[in-house]
Amino acid sequence: MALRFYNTLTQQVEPFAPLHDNTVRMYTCGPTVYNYVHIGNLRTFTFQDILRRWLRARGYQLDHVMNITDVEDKIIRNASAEHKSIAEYTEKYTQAFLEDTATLRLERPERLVKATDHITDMVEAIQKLAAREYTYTSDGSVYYRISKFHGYGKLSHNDFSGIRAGARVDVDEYDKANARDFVLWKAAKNGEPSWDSAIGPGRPGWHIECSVMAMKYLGETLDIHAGGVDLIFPHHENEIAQSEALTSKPFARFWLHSEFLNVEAQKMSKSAGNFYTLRDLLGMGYAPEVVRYLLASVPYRKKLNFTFDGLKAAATAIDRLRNFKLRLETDRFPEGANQKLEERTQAAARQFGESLDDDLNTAEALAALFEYVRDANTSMDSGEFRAGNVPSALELLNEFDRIFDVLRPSGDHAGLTDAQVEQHIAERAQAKKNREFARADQIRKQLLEAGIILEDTKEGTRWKRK
RNA sequence: GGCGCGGUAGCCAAGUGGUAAGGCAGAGGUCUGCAAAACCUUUAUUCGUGAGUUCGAUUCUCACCCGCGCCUCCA
Repeated sequence: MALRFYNTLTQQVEPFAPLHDNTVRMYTCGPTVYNYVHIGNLRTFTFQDILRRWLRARGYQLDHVMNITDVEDKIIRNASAEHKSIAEYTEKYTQAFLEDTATLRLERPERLVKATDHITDMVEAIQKLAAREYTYTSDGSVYYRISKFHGYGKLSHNDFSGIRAGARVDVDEYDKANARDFVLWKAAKNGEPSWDSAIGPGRPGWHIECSVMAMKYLGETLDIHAGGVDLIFPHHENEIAQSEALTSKPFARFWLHSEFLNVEAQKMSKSAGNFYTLRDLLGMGYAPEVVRYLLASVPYRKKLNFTFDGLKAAATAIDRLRNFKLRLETDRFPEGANQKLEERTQAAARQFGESLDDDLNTAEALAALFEYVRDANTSMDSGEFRAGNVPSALELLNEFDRIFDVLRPSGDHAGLTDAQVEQHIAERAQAKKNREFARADQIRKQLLEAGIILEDTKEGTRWKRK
């Protein structure tokens, strides 16, 4: 079956293809840069990375826009507390975001766009909405009148028709006509950053930036819009309301939402003491690719229980794959090719692809790979694995790693050079030959302390860096 | 209350109307000077509970129990 995704809008799994030519136009909600990204954020960004890579693996070009929200209440508050401009304040966390995502091997979207670079576009959009009578003004702030938009609620599958202006919910604080109405433009307040504009001094509301930037770069109808489940309502619902009020066209064809992550089965929160940034985990000694593996291994629509046992399991699983690759690269196999095994390799590759085609079922894709690894190891042990089977096996691993990207170790390679390691190994081989096992073990131990792991095989000693 | 997600072995976690993938951990074994790696055996007669539909349900329906998310800017 072809590539397909679960679409929040229709609540169904649907075959996917881009609307125009071969390019997928995709928008994802990026970070609000007021802090370092935590592993919950990274779960979503990792899902988006897997999505990107798989779309490309299936032959599509990408035009992926990610926003950086660099004006927002928390930013203003924190920047003010540090006596910094919001530009100065957000620059630090924007850089940190770029570093952290690079560390996690997340590909850069084709375009990263900042809200503050698009204030004029937003003002223009708000004016258009006003001209179409989707807005009203109160105390200098501009609000979106949701009762005017008939599809309101179609993404979150809520029925808001029963909500009437002024009913039950007292909203005098914001002078909104309806509790669900949301702000497009916030009137300037003393001590807060603001922009002069045709609709008065102020700053944009949160939702408008995504509608405006998405359509500016990708056109009126996106192929994919993605984010965390928490954004379904109100953020994405409001984006639809804004965008479709502006264009009268569907804003996005596919809405993909990733589930939340829990830590040790608990909601992650600072107060619970189980709040982790990537930097925290690296500081505890976990390699980035281990975190990446754990985040990627659970299908994105399933809640992910992030545990330290899970991290250890991820590290061991990666080792298993790396060991297999090392064996492929270093063992000597009999000439020829085992046709049965070749077929097995093709079957594994097919299953891997079919699993990812099925709404990015990473768990199933991994299962296909590991099953193959066991089969291949078995046939190596028995001598059925031939030299001619190596290329396709390596290609399967490469195909896997083009998506998961965990085989390359990220540790620094300071210390012994390859030649030095080889020399120590030669010394140890001599010692073994002389049955000086104490000396041989000593060399192995010293190398281990230098981060070099030795494995003796029939054909000699192979080694890897820790 | 509304909307939505989930409860599968010690842990993580796939999956299907026909009888339970994979990873990790545990136990035993093979190999090895030792170790590592790898492999083999073993760990769910059972998929939250009850009822129903069916020749047959973990998979469909209903009810219930439990956990979770969203419902004013949190991935």
